[in-house]
Order: sequence, then C-alpha cells, then structure tokens
Amino acid sequence: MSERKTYSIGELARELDITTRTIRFYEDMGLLSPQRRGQTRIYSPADRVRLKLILRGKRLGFSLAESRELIELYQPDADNNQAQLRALLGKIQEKRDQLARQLHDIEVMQLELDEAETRCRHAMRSASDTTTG
Amino acid sequence: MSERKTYSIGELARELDITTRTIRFYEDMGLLSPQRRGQTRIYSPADRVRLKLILRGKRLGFSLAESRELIELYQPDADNNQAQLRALLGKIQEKRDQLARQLHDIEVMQLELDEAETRCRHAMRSASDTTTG
DNA sequence: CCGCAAGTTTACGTTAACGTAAAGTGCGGA
DNA sequence: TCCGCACTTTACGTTAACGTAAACTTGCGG
Repeated sequence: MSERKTYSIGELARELDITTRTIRFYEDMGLLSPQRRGQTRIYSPADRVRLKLILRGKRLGFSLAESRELIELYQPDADNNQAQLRALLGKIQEKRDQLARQLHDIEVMQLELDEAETRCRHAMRSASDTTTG
Repeated sequence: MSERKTYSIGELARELDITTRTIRFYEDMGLLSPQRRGQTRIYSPADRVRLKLILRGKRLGFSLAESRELIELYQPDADNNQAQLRALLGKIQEKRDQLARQLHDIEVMQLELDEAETRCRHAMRSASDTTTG
C-alpha cells in the first residue's frame, strides 16, 4: 500500500515550529489546500513538503507570492500545452538567476565577514598590547 | 589628496535604483548618518558602501535591524574592550552560520529546480508525442 | 526677478505576514 | 453528563518598510 500517513494542523505546527494561524494563513493565500474531514483539515505528506518549501523560501527572503510561484513550478500537469510549458521553463530559469544572484551576495558577505573578523582580531591584539605592554 | 568624492541623495537614489524616501528612512532607522551642508545631506563613499551593504542584505531577506547589526560588525573601534571584541566575534560567527544555512537552502532549491525542469521537459515531450504521433 | 528642479520636514496611508481575542464545534475520558 | 482539549471561523490589531501628499526652502539659468 502507499504511505497513507496524514497530519493534523497541530502536528505540523509543532514539527515545523510555526503556529496553526500561520498554516491557515498560507491556505487563505492559496499556498495550501488540505483535505477536510468535516471541518477539520487533514494534511498529506505532499502538503508537508509544500510547507517546508514555503519555509525554506522564507529563510531566503521570498514573499509568499514568490513561494506560490515556486510551488506552481512543480505542477507540469498533463493539461499544460507547449506554450505553457515553455513559459514554465522561463520562470524556472528566472528563479535560477535569482538564486545565482543570492549565491553571489552570500559569497561577498562571507568575504566581508572575513575582513571584519580580521579587523576584530587585530583590534584585540592592539588592545592587549596597550594593556599588557 | 584622499578621495573627496561625495554624493547627493538624488545621485545615490538613481545609481542604486531606490527612492530618496528610502534613503531618508534608513537614516531614521539609524543605518546612515550623512554629513550636512545646511539642511542638505552629503553622502561619503563610506555611506555609499553602507547603502550597498543594506541592499545586499535586503536581497538575502535581512531586516533593516539585521543589516544594522551587520554594519556594526565593521566598527571595531579602539574603544572596544576585550569583552566587547569577543562579543563581536561571536556575532560574526552567528552571521556566518546564518549564511551557511542560506547557502544550503539555495543548494536544495537548485536541486529542486533541476527536478522541476526535468519534469517540465518530459511533459513537453509527452505532449508532442500525443500531438504528432 | 521668476520659475523650476532638487532638496527638506511632517504626517498620514498602505501592504505583507502574521498575532490575538472571541465565540463556537466535536469528541474521548472520569 | 460534563470537562477539557484540539479544532474551527471571524475579525480586529500590529509591525516593518516604505509610498504619497503637502508645504516649505534654496540654488541657478534665462
């Protein structure tokens, strides 16, 4: 049998360290659409994956709208025609470019932190020189 | 002579593709404190560097408060004592860890985009199969 | 001298991403 | 049967990061 594991909203909230309010908000924004048993939301493993994708996006400064776009990139349904698929490829490339820019920004920042650390250590030595010398 | 180049608020806004309102807002938040000639703000090359640092932070999803912290890491003044300098080193390490996490997130996302592209291209081929076969 | 462009301050408005509170539903256990 | 807990909806509140508008000054070319 396939993995029929499901999650309650509380379980996911605890595991991912967010509030249930946040999860419901993402649903309102169209990022999730879990099944229901009566009123109660039932989340699938796929829903959980989506949530993790959203949170990863947040750590990279993505807006929820951007994360929604990202999620849509993973749905090349059979009813997509060639033009739509080409558009999808274009959007994928855009995201790639954005990530490349961020990668570059991170590298620059790391170099700057190297300099900051060097200056800091130098200042520590200078200070100890004047206090012990 | 040292480089005495300065900038007006409008110059910086155009070059960095932001509004003057934004620059003044950053000043209100304590991220900049340019010199004045009368009422008018005069920006130094160092101010310009700070601005670029802030914008790089924004591209990585940093808040202005975080960018301010980052800026402070570059000021190991002579009046910092050993304890303060050690604290600075700690904060530098924190930022390093954060960047490492982001780096990891980017790598994961790139792999996911690879998969998305693969699925997309596969869907294109399937579609062309059914339309031309 | 006049007007305009670029600067200034003050202040209210807006959007995203939730927080928080109120009020109700459903259900397993003492 | 009633308690408590987890879930639900509705709705107003909040913070960050600016946008936008109004009203003012200042330097400069015609």
